[in-house]
Amino acid sequence: MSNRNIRVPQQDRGKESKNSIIEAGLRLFSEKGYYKTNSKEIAKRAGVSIGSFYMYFADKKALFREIVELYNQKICDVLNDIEDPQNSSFVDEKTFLNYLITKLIEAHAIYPQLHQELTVMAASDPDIAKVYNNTRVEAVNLAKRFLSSRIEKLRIRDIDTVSVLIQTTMEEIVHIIVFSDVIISKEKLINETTDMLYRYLYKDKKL
Amino acid sequence: MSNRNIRVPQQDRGKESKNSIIEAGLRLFSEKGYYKTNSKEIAKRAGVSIGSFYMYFADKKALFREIVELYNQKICDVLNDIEDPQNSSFVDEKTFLNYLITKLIEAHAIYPQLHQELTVMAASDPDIAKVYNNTRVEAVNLAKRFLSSRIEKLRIRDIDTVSVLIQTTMEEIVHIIVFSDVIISKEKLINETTDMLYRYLYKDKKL
DNA sequence: GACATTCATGAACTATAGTTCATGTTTTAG
DNA sequence: CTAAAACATGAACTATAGTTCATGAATGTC
Repeated sequence: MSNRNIRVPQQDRGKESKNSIIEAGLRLFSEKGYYKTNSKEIAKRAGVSIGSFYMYFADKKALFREIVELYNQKICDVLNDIEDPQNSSFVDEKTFLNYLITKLIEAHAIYPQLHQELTVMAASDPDIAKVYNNTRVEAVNLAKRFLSSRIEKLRIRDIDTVSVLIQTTMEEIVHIIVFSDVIISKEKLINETTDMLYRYLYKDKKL
Repeated sequence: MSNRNIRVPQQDRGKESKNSIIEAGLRLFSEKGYYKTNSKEIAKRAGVSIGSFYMYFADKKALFREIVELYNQKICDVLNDIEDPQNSSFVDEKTFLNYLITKLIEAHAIYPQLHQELTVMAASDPDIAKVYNNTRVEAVNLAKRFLSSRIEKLRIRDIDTVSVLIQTTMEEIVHIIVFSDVIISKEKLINETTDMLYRYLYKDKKL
């Protein structure tokens, strides 16, 4: 274990150094994955010395954790920006469902390669798992709120199970869109997913 | 690059050594992931020397590739074992769909942690990506055959998109069941998924 | 039983990721 | 202007993963 003092940057140049390390780490972890990226390379890409790296971060994992926390925050911001036009009869439910799916996908599509990396690291590191779980719980809760508030229009009853099911479906749709070499149009996939969920969730079958 | 001759075991003891290395690799890669597992540890767990490891495998990656190919074969076996009772009116379509989903999940649930690891490695290694893709294409094709053969009973038309959608949904359902710390019953999830897909895919809405 | 082949071993070597720290520079405060 | 604090640097050190190979034992063949 290290005895160094990890510094919180006070001056502008310090903040800039730390930020560029975070930026470089984000890029490299996304491009090549955590284990294929080494600290010297991150420092180089950031345009700072390896010494500066270890001035602001205890070790490589600390950088990853910090990046993942920032990422988590961004996702939560996107989720919180979603407005529910419930009872505003201007927008029909299916249109809103399509909007909701698009937003959830958008949220998961922030640095999608990092998200992939996060999934992996979470499997082997409890600290990372915690951060990862926060993100997912946030999205599941959004789904839960959405479902609860229109329960009388829905045919499904087990909100807990269904929330997990649809959040997971979203997450994986992003995965296909980003990673699949199967050429499939994003719009088609979103539309099919909307269609699937609408028929599954809602009582009336407006087509 | 190495100049050694990689040996194919001729005698029983050689075969046993190689098998136990594969077995140990499978366990360790699944438990701790590829990068956190080192060759000496694999040899130790297998009960052989590090020398034997490098007698049968060019390097660590070669072992991983061989394991993944075996895994791929097992999945394909499960998929090929699925019988389609099409036109045997003894079984209704929804019951069969439930059976199909269970089987697909079963197929993806062989060494699920390895499957996770495979996903990751595929992202950074073209060789591994190829093997991974084989497995997915096999499953998508199964879905495609299933859909094509009962197209007149279905409301969906874009078979290519839908095949990918349902294969992916299956893959991710396994992921939830295996990795989620959200406590959700496997049966519930399978039933909800069946319900969702049935309503999405089929014309008639037998409830 | 003798010779060849296969197999097993682990100390030792190579390569490299991760990390530290002594030294020097820039900024801030008084 | 000067001292203190913050910051920057990269050669050098540590730790360890990955790999090789000289040596010897087990097995097969004649």
